[in-house]
Amino acid sequence: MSPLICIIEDEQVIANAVARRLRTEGFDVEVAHDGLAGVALCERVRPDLVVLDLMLPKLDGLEVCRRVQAARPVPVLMLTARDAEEDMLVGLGIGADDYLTKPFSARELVARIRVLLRRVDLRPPVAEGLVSAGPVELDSSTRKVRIAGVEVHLTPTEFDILALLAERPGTVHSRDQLLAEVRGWRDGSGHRTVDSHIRGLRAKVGAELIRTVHGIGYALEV
Amino acid sequence: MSPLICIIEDEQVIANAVARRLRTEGFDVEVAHDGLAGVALCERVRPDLVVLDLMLPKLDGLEVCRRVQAARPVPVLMLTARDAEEDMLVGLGIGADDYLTKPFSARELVARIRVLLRRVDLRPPVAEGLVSAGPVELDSSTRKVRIAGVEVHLTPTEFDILALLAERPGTVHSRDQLLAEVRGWRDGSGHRTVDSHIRGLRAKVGAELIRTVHGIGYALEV
DNA sequence: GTCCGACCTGCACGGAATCTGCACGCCAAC
DNA sequence: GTTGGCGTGCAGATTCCGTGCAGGTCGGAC
Repeated sequence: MSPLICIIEDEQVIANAVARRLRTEGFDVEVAHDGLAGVALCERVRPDLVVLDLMLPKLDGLEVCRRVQAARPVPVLMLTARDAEEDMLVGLGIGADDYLTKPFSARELVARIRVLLRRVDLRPPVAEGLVSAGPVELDSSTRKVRIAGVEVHLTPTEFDILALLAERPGTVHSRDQLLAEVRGWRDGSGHRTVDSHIRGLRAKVGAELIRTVHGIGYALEV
Repeated sequence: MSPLICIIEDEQVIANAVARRLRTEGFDVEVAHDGLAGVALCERVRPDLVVLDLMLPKLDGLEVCRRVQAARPVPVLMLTARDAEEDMLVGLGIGADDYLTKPFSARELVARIRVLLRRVDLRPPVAEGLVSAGPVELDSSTRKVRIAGVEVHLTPTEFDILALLAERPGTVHSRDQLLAEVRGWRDGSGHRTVDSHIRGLRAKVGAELIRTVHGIGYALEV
């Protein structure tokens, strides 16, 4: 059984991006969009770890942290704005186990979650995170990719993008989506940048594998 | 039969981390999360050694120490906050045999436990903790390593890192993960330090055995 | 007490890998 | 044909990594 992670985050874009990313890594995920709902959710589903935004409607993140921890000890990873160092310290004082400042990278988030779970002796899923779609096989625990059986070296971003596409082969992903999920945080800039990474991917995995959908985005061809 | 160790510690994160580490060293481990439960547990299972947090809900660590010792003499290793020197002295006065201040390193904890057990003539477990992955064979009870059959001398930290990597060959471990495991507790900084140890490892076990995953961390190559 | 060696830590620097995004020409849709 | 979108060459910026090196700690020898 995979570890269950609760995400308490009001910004839908981030919440969804993080949730999807964690699911592709093999975790079970539940999401709440405000503080009260978050506390209730945690009581109900008893997560193995909580990802908690500090700025929340209805109930402040710090208070949520207190309540969640009071019910039952559980590792908490806090998300804070870049310059809310003060809050962060308070958070660590009342039971958060780690924190990330926005904008954070999805990669780093996953890495830290794995560390926290390891500390509490919950093995992060191992056989999970294996994705295959057509000739593409990729393993997020070793971060290795094979195309038609041949191992290919990808840069970190390329790997993340391909993993995203492979998760739902054929489905179109917009540049916004790709940016948000790979970097964990949208920042408006750089649609052209996605193109560049796609270019790299095509050069390595074969151009025919990645389909351009004019005006929309990209999809993995199946 | 392996020695049985009871951990009485309310912070789940620490308790599980310690439990896990001790189990990999071959000990049997039981855990209680508050003072009363701890005393009850010790009466029931009769551990060979107790690891006891000083700050505990329901019953103070010092009182737990008294009661456990009253029932039956057993070595007690106390965990204290960095600056609770006063309590520590009291603890040693009433029967604790050793203490560690948080944050402590996992390695030091194990070492002290072995010393205490030896004192009461309980042999630490011998044949546990054998790991092999590819050409790497390592034995955490003797802390010896052989690469392709040739014994290699590693420093303590190098050994711990290699053991961690070998536990899941191929899987990428972040620097945070390696630090957290080896040093027993979080410490934010010092990523360069991991590189230094990896450097040492590569020099001793062969550079090709340890794969760098750019932007992520390291993995044992298989 | 003092010295010495093994080890840990982490800075600094150069170099490598990667990311980013502009410019410009081409293509698809209408 | 026009227009907005797309592919690609290219290069600067950025991040990341390996290594030399030095200070610090600890324990043992003398």
